Amino acid sequence: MPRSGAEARARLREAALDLYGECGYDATTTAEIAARAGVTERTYFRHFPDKREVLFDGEAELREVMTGAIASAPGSPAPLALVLQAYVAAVPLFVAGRPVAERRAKIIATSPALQERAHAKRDAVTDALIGALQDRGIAEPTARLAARVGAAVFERAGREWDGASGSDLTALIGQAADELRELA
Amino acid sequence: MPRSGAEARARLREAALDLYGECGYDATTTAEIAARAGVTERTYFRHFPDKREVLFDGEAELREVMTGAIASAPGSPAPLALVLQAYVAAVPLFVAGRPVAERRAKIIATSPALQERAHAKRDAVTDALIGALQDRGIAEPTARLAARVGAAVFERAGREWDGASGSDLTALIGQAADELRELA
DNA sequence: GAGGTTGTGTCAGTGACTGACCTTATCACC
DNA sequence: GGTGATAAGGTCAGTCACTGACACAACCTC
Repeated sequence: MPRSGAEARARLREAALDLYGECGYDATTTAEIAARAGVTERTYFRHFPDKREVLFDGEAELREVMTGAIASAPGSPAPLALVLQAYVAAVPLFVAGRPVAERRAKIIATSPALQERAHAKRDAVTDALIGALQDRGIAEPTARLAARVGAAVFERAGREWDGASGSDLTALIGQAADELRELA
Repeated sequence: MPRSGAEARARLREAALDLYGECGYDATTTAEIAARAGVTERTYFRHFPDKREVLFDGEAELREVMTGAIASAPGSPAPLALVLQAYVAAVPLFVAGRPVAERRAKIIATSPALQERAHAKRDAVTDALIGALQDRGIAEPTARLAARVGAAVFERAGREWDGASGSDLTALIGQAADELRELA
């Protein structure tokens, strides 16, 4: 009964978010997630490679937006400026995904295994940015340093944003960049 | 037959390094590692919490050296300078561990699961540095930004060092710090 | 040498994940 | 309107990482 594939996938995502939230990550099994989504455990593993990945769906979109921003930036900005522009370009995605992101963050905070995956995902984004910078002719080591530093700046802004719900993430990124200049 | 506990642990480390290197990470089972080390699989899991952790033993020492360096640094250096001093203090450890580190790096490169763990370990070190900075009265957000940026600088230096085997890691850290100032 | 502590063996079990093979809905094209 | 091809799912059987409970042996202390 292949309705569309995407439907089952979405149901699995919701089911996992619910169950992980209600019963905890360790206490829920992949079979339970599948059951709540109305499919088999095997089908779960056709959509997601492991038990954690359900929580990190949609990260590809983020990567595309950010690398696209770097590729299409006008002029020839400095490497770090390019990276920060990429994060600014992604702000709408962060704003849109905020409600889900909060539930997810609470769950992730309860499990080291999930924190590990979250770190890996952030690093994957950073690696994509490095690639995009290189495509603009920036040498690998410089690109890597800029992308990592940019990630640090964004993390600093993002934490501030999480604390103050009414604030403007774009402005916070600018502030964090100022702080970086003070540090260096 | 409890010889000392530490002996079995060391044998397990070597056995894992050998088997992961020869047969690949995925293809070797924890039972095989235990067998080569002359113990039971159960004993393996008494020494290491999971299949990956054997490769990351001794990371606690690194953390202690680095946080110690921050705690005992004279004067009142800027946050980023403190972080870089911590990495410089750890240079002897990196030099001493280089042969094993190379074998380990090759293995890690073959498995996403291991890369994930490696990232997590680096982040754990960074978090420890953040704590040490806070103990010196530096505010959390500043400490976090400085630690992350410092990690980025060190990564840049470390990659250079991996490439040129005869170079001086301490000097490379200084150069990377200069590059950061250019970027920001 | 009695008794606690520590490291290990044994056993049984759970749950994440995989490969192989088979059904069924859906769509394209005749 | 039948007829394949294809994509999504189900079923089954199996492997392996990891855990809890219990028993035993070596060591240390007094």
